[in-house]
Amino acid sequence: MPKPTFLNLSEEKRRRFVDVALKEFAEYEYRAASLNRIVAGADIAKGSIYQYFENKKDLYQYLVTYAAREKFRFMALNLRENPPTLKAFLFDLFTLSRLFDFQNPALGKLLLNTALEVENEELNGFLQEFRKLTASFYAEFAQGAAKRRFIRQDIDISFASFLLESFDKMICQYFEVKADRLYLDFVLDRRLSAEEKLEKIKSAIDSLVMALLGALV
Amino acid sequence: MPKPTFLNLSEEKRRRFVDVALKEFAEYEYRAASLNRIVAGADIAKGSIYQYFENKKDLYQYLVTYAAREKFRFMALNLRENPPTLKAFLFDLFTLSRLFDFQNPALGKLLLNTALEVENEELNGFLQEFRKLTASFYAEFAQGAAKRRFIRQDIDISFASFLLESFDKMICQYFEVKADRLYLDFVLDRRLSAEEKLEKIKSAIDSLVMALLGALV
Amino acid sequence: MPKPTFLNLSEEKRRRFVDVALKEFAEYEYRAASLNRIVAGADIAKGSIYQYFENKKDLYQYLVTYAAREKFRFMALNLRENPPTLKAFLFDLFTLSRLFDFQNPALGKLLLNTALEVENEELNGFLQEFRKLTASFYAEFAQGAAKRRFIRQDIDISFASFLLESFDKMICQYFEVKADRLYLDFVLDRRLSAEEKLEKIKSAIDSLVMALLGALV
Amino acid sequence: MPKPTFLNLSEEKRRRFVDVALKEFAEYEYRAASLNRIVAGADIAKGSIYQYFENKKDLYQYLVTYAAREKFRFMALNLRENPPTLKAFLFDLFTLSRLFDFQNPALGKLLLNTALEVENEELNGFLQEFRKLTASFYAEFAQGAAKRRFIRQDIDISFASFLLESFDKMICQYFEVKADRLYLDFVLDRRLSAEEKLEKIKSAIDSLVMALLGALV
DNA sequence: CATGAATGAGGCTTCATTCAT
DNA sequence: TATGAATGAAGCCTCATTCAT
Repeated sequence: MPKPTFLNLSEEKRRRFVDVALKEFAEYEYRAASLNRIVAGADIAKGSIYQYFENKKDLYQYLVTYAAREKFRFMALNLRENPPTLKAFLFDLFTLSRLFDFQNPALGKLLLNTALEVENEELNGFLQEFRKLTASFYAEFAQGAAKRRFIRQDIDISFASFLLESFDKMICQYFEVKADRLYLDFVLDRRLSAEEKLEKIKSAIDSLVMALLGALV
Repeated sequence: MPKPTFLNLSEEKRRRFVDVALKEFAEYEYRAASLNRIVAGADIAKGSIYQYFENKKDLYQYLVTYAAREKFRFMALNLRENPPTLKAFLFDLFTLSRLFDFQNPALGKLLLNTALEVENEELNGFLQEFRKLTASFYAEFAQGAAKRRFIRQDIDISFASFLLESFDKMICQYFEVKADRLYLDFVLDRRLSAEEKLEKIKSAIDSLVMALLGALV
Repeated sequence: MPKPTFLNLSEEKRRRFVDVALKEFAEYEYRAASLNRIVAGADIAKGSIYQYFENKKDLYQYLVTYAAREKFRFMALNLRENPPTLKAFLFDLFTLSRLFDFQNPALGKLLLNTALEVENEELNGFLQEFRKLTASFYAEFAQGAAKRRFIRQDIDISFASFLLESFDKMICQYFEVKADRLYLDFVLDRRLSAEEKLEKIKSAIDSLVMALLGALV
Repeated sequence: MPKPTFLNLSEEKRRRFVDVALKEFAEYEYRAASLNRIVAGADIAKGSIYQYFENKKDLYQYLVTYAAREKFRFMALNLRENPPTLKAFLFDLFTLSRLFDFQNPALGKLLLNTALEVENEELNGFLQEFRKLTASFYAEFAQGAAKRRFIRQDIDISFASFLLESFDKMICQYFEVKADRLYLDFVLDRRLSAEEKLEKIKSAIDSLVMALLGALV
């Protein structure tokens, strides 16, 4: 967790630091991310980073947790309260997930990186915690769908929630296969607006929504 | 690709080197894997590695490709020629995939690591290539199922193959969620035989086979 | 020497600061002791330390001098005025020295650390001063013994005082050898009361008192 | 322990490295000694040090053990086989110890530093080992004196050996008190030959030999 | 007088790769 | 073809001290 020093920072300075750090961890996996590059990019002294956070891992945890919260706040906020059908619900869910990525590429990519992070001694513990956190978010969505009797009764919530999370990621991967292009390059593509990107990824969402429907009902 | 020097190596020396290198890249992701540790473990000269391979990436590519080929050779070899149903076919497929992991932990883990590897400048190109390679293997399996009319006609092969691959990975993840235990620790658990491990992971396979059936038929 | 700011501090704040600082310099040698840890532990501002003292060395000098004065005040206060024999006198002296350590572990350990500190550019000057200070204390004890004609006439006071000081330290070392245990761990051992500790170290005191008697009479 | 790489080094290069490293650890205590200064002084690459030794501690252990062995080899070699009296024996012993310091200032100082090193987590274990090693050397000397019946029967060997070691160090300290000068500056004083130094320290040796005689017979 | 953020030098260590033998 | 010493950049982190508020 951030030290008080970090929280006392001026809004502007804190924002600049967080932006730079997010981009670093979005571009590189944990081990490859460099604190040196961050301090250089944020134009602060090398020692300062340790005034803000305990160490590299601490900074990483903060950023990842922040990103996860932001993403799920965004999704929860924008989901329709009463989707007419499961299909509509899933479509909305996955679309919002992509929209968040398009609007916040660094946050989105960081979350994807973290999901891919291989267990290792240094991060261990945190990754498990992170996975439980994201699972709990998807569980909420699954809960909502279950309440509306959208989901077959014999499927338990934890499995449904697991499927939601998995299919969310699969959309990006399927897009990569079909477009023969890295999802993350696509996310960062400045020539396309968020809406245009949604348009292009729509068919991948459709395919996986259909598949998931088959699995859930 | 290995240099001729590598191919001229005595069977025994080459095997030892490959074993040690596989274990290193299985234990650590690409960046964290250390050539220093490999040469120490394989008891060869530091320079030798560069007699055998161009550089770290070259060695990595060789090992990963080797592992992928081994795994799919094993699966193709052991799959029933004429499975009675799609369900049986899927169950066999996923079971063999797990069995390979249990019998060849280093190869299995290396492949999982590679699948999780984040795109980066150094590896770029290869990871895409790798993904196409594995996709092509799964495409073969999908092809087989399609020929037997196991799959709905409106689903195209590339999508089916994508689902096969995704669900194969999801089994490991779902196991982690349910057993609250890392799949890879489970794979390496010496107290259990391969058969006992299959027994324990069977229900995760079942769940995902059922879900995939819903998506495919 | 402390700045006026330090002396104007509230009793409670000064005490807390001194306690924490003593523990730090007792646990780590001068170089390894960290002002960062002290301010964190004493819960004061980083800058405050420089309002109280000139710098790290200044703080160290204050603490060490304080500790030395405390120890010798304690010993002088508790020594019998008219010991019957040299043997009794030495035994009392060394016993009190240990008792002080047991009752004030931080002060005792700090003094031991300081005695072991290697001359170096930064501390130079002070260490010599410190050694003269402690020597002067032991000289007083030696003086007392000489007055009572406890010591052979041909032995000069400065040599006797040097022997007193050396043997005082030797007791700790000899205890370490015999008990195969660090004196300082022993001092901090919470399972033993001060009296029990005295009991355990008594034989080391005895041995060295006997040896010193041989040297002095 | 040194890595093979170190042992394979050319005599000249190894000597230069050891010389520089010895001087560094002789001038500074363990923590204050700087590998950076060593590599700069020995004019080698920063990484090279880790080709030779595991880490800083490993290097330190090697140097200290080397120094201890050298010193005691020197003393054992030059001690008279049949000293006429205990007094002569002690005088020889302590004189040789000083002579070694004068002829090998870096080694001598390193040993003194190590004897003063405060227990700390990083070195712990080694310091105890070191103390047992030096104790075993002095025990041999004590043994020799006991065999000749130089020592009172009721004094056990381990105590006698402890006294030998302690008095050996005390000579340096007593010299400091009397000459009001650091022993180590004295050792390094280029204006005096080893013989002249022996002459100047003789009276300190005499005083302590006399005191020790009183304690031992 | 107190605060606490900023500083940047310096600490030890690991790394992939090169190249002379 | 094998060897293994050399390289030096880069890694993370800690430190005592300063200074604007």
